[in-house]
Amino acid sequence: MRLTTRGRYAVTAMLDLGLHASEGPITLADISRRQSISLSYLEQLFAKLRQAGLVSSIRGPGGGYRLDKEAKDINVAAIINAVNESVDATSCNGKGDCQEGEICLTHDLWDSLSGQINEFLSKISIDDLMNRREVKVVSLRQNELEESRLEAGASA
Amino acid sequence: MRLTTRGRYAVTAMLDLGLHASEGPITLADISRRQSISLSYLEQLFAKLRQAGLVSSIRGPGGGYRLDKEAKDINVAAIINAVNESVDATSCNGKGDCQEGEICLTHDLWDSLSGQINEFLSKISIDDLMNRREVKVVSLRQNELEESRLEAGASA
DNA sequence: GCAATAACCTACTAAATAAGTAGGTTATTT
DNA sequence: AAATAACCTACTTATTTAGTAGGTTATTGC
Repeated sequence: MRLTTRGRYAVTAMLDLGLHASEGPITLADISRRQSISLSYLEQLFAKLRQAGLVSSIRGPGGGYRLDKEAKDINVAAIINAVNESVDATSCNGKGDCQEGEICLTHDLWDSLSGQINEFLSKISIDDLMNRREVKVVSLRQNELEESRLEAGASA
Repeated sequence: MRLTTRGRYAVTAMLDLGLHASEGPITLADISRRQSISLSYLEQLFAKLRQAGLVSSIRGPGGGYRLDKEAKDINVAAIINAVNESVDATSCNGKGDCQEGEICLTHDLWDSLSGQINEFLSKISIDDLMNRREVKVVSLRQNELEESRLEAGASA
């Protein structure tokens, strides 16, 4: 079962894109700073997000990334699937050959759990997250911290 | 997020115990054969299951393990917790210090996902699993295979 | 045209953790 | 006493994730 930092980073970065959509294309350097994610790692994740059609990119100065669909049409499950392969709790990737080519005793349990998780995550869109109170609070904190850091950097 | 072979093995082994409860104490060697899990690995898992009070053991010839509670009072979440630590999708183990000591943008999302998974798994007992049709079918297959193997071994 | 920017790409390294192995000791039964 | 099976500890291997390094290519503004 894969549900790890990779998927979490991807969702966080996509949410950051959504929250700053009004500022035009967002660079990965911005996201890296605000979300404390390594730039190089973000690049790898965004290669997959772009392949999946979730973001579009603009190269050169003033360039960056933006969501390629409306925030309400991008759900968390799709993001995780894009960077992870799948949210699957079975050991056989749903194939049913978990015990020496045959189905194992608990296959159906893990299969239904996978379905459960996917259903839960696919009902949550980036837009939903953007409108959550706790997300707004954290985002505000991040923006203020970033501004103060930029000022400190400019004066130095 | 930990939901891997370890937890799957543990649930499978516990279910095997439940299915063969009428035969008296079940040895790990039996479970190892029927479920294709390494004996030594099972021993490690059962040390934790015993600590968690989910199974009791009897040493010596004729000994083995049995469920320490009624099958309907043992749920899947408890088994996974016993061997894994926890089913937690946050990066901070629910502490909320995910980004440089502060809460990260998506903490609440992962926290609610963890709750969702735990709720789902805690509602499923070993007894529930024992009564599922697909489990019965697989168990029957495993028993028949084991018998034929034992006969082959005895005649050799 | 040139410099700066930022996406894009590939390969490698390090760290973590899971999975499995090995080699024992101790308790209990026959 | 021998066999059985739990119990225990340490080690090894494999896998995967996370992170790093070092580039190339496209676009913009001067």
